[in-house]
Amino acid sequence: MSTQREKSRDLSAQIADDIKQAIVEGDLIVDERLPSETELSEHFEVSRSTVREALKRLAAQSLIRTQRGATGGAFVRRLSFKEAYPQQITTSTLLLSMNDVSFDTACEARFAMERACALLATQRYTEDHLATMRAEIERQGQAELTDEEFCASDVAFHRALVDAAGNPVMSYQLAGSVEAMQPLMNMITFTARDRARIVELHTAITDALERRDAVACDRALAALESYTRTLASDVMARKPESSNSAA
Amino acid sequence: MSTQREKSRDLSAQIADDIKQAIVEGDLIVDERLPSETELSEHFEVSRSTVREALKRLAAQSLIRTQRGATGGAFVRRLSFKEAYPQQITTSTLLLSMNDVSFDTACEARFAMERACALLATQRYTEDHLATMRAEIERQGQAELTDEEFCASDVAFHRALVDAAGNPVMSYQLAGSVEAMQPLMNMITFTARDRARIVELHTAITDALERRDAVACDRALAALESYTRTLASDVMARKPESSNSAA
DNA sequence: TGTGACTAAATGTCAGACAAATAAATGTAT
DNA sequence: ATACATTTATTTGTCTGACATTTAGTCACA
Repeated sequence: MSTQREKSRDLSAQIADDIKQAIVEGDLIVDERLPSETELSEHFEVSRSTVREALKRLAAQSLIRTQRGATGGAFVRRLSFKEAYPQQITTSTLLLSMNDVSFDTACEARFAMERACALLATQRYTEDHLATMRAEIERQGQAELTDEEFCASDVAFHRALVDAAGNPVMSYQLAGSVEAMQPLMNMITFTARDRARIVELHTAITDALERRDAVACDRALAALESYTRTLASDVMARKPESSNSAA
Repeated sequence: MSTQREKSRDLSAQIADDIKQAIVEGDLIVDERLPSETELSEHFEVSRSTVREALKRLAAQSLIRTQRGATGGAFVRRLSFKEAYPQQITTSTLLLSMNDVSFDTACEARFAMERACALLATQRYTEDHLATMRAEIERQGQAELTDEEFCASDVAFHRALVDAAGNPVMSYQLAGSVEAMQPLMNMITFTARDRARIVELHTAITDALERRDAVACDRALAALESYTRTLASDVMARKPESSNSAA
């Protein structure tokens, strides 16, 4: 690790970057224990507080975990997809809300990737995925569902579809897009007719998937995208005053 | 912000989460100044060090920026796509290297999404994108390029293709996939014949894009994916002893 | 063979001090 | 009155030292 320090940047940021680089480049391997805070402060020639701030930065990025006690310390953390999901979702949500990304743009990205997943899914799905999708469809048919519950079920349905592609990288990427759209989707009030149409399209998607008909599956997803956009634009039209980033 | 504190978690983590939630939910808006460290320490009834560790956690996630001086402090940061790229790339890289994701899986995800982009790009590209792609192709034809330079040009080519889709969300998502594969791609030694084939496929992609031929574009990308996988599997076959996560 | 007290090591938290940066207020000279 | 230098106040950055808390191991004792 370099000992050259730029002047104009926080020491804790520089130290964090040093350690981060060591992790990314494989000099520190998973579950390896870092030197103690005191040792690090001696090595970098800074105070323990500064080292601690650096370690907190790394912890915030899930690069390390810390344990107290005799054999404790900071350990390189295995970054799992599961742990990376929430961060991906938070980041996506903030990117959408802070950058005036239109609903259409977010929607387009999401469905473009989802259609790519569906293509793979037609070749690889298992009965589990299909069963989950059918179960969610049934749930979506229950009239007593609140809009939030309906949305949650919608997310579960699409998540199963994406997972059916059997590619964890794509599942991870899409988690951000799908869930980040939740706040926007929750602005929509689904009428009984809306729900019926969505259930209909979900069924078409699932049926096409089951008979491994990639073309029909793609077409159904395209129809769902188009319908979703219509619903959203209706909401925006009805509430022009609250035209925020979602408008 | 809640004042209820769980016992078993770092105070700095809890405070960071409190503030984070306030940002995500819009209670703190972009460029708004947070209370000073002293004020925060009084509000949360902890020491200034603890507050500082919490703030460093937020800074590591690009949620805030800090300024020194009289009118300084911590400010809510606008999370831009540009700033989110590096983090997305780091995370993707670590996810691949720490979770034994196969080259095939990463490759599949990347090309699946890239093909989705290409479909949009055929409708939306501008001359700029096309010019960049052509320039990179020409560069790739220069025999004196090192493998690293060739790879870098390859990334630039694909980035232009992805950007041509005109959807910042997709560009952001793909940045992770494309660049995270760089370390793996850099393991490949490109022979003159390999390069010629790649240039040929890049040209086919660009030509198809130019005449807005989505089908041909998709086919060329599929061919490139297949060729890339072949190259990679050859590398793995030649070096079975170093069969790490990329194997 | 447990079992409980003790020890050592590490992180977590706190208090207080000073350094450095920065903007605003103040003063001073032309 | 303006331009420039100085001072002042505020805030983050860093350091020091202390104590609390957690945890694994050790060792004596039953």
